[in-house]
Amino acid sequence: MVRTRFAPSPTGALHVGNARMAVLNWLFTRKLGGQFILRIEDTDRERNVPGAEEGICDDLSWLGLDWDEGPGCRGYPERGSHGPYRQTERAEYYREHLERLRAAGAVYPCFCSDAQLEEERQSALEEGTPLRYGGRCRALSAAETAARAAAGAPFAWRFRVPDREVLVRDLAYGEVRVPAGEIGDFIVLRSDGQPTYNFAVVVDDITMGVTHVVRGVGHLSNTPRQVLLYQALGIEPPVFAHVPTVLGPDRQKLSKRRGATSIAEYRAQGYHPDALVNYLSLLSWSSPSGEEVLGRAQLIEQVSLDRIGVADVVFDGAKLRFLSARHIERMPLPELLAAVEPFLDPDRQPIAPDLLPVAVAAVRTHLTTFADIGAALSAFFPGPDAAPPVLDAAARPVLAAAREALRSSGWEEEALQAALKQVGTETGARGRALYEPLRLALTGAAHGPPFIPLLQVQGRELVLQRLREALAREN
RNA sequence: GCCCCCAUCGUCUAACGGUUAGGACGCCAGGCUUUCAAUCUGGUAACCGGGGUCCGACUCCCCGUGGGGGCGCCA
Repeated sequence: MVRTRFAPSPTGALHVGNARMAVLNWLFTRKLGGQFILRIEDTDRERNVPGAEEGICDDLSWLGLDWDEGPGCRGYPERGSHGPYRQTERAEYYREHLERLRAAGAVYPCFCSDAQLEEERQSALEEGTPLRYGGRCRALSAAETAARAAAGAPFAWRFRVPDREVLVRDLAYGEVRVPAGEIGDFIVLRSDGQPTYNFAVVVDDITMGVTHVVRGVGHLSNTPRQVLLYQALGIEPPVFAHVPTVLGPDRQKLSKRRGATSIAEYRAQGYHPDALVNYLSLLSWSSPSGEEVLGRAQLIEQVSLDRIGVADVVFDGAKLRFLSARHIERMPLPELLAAVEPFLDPDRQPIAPDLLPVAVAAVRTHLTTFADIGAALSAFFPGPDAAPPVLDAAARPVLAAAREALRSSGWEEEALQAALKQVGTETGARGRALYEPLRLALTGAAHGPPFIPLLQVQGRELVLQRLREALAREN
């Protein structure tokens, strides 16, 4: 059974970079029929932001990335038999595994103070020697350690890094070897009893039965430390697959400062969630079929970890917009109507509810985001500051004939079609000569929605009124 | 400073030693359409540099350059 996890820190809004990790994990897990776990990495209490966890849950839900196990959050009860799912609630697991490391002689108490360590770092920097823990406390005798602890000196637990090369097997990056001696003894449990990141992930992944770790390359350099911990605990490491970093247009790591990079913002801007999932999946991954506009089901069918690239990628808003437009265009009308509803402004687009389906269907190919619906529907009506239509002499008979024909015509598509045809026959106007004057008279604009829906949405009364007005003005 | 990772059109990518280096987004031109959009057709544009290995390198190796990451009682 494949078990994966998405493990964000509740330090802010869900970012496209993180969301992409969730997407990849989720797609991969769903493909293999595994279980997707949501875990909150909140051991750094100082950085935790109130409400961030809820925001993350909301964003994941909006993206349609459901999790099989995770903390109680946003109306979801805690689910899963491997909980709790917040690291701050898992202290017993860390204690238990620390004990195992201790029993194996893999860790030792370190009494070094922050000031001492900082001083060492500084001098290492100046001398150009590697920035590694010097190992002062590693050499302490058991008696001395016991004495200092008994005296109440605060201490952290440090991992005794063995003097051998470490090998990390990664699905994307292949075999990564770190020479012996490159890794300094690192803290596993802080003096306040909290686990450090490297220790917490390993313990959590072990106790949660995680089989595949898919995460950002930023973690690749830490993986050797984690592998060391697995080895010390006598447990086979999970399969690792690291994924390249998402960069901004300036090739810098995506920052919270630039543009709309949080999922919540894309949601507010009316992007189709499937487009986000689709786009994010395409960052560093390519479908074997070569198709790029893919729905969830297709993505699940086609994903595989072995088609993930290794080079960092630049986030491209243009392609996201393209995909959003395509997904909107393809969605069933009832769904589209529901999605568009929050973005409607009845004052600006006075369209009767029963005509909304006609109107929305007529403009759906104009929508890049759901938020575009307002501007698109406005095209059914003359703008508030639209100049009076400029009509030439040839327009007059067309408008007059249209007024006659539409006065008594039925209002369903076929009838309108026939009425327009009749106007054409009577006036000899065809194509552009026929439609342009009418469009101008009705909306004041040369471009707009297809004509039949335009008539239907405006309604007989308004249409006749506008034709009358145009004819009057034209004199 | 030391270590690890990365490098194909502007962007996302395909290529698994032999191709006119393919596709997608964007952009440009044209077709279709009452207009716009969608759509279709065509075009624009790339193997970071230098050495090797090989009959033959985008593909393999080395060096350089550029970018990313780590060396935290951050995650």
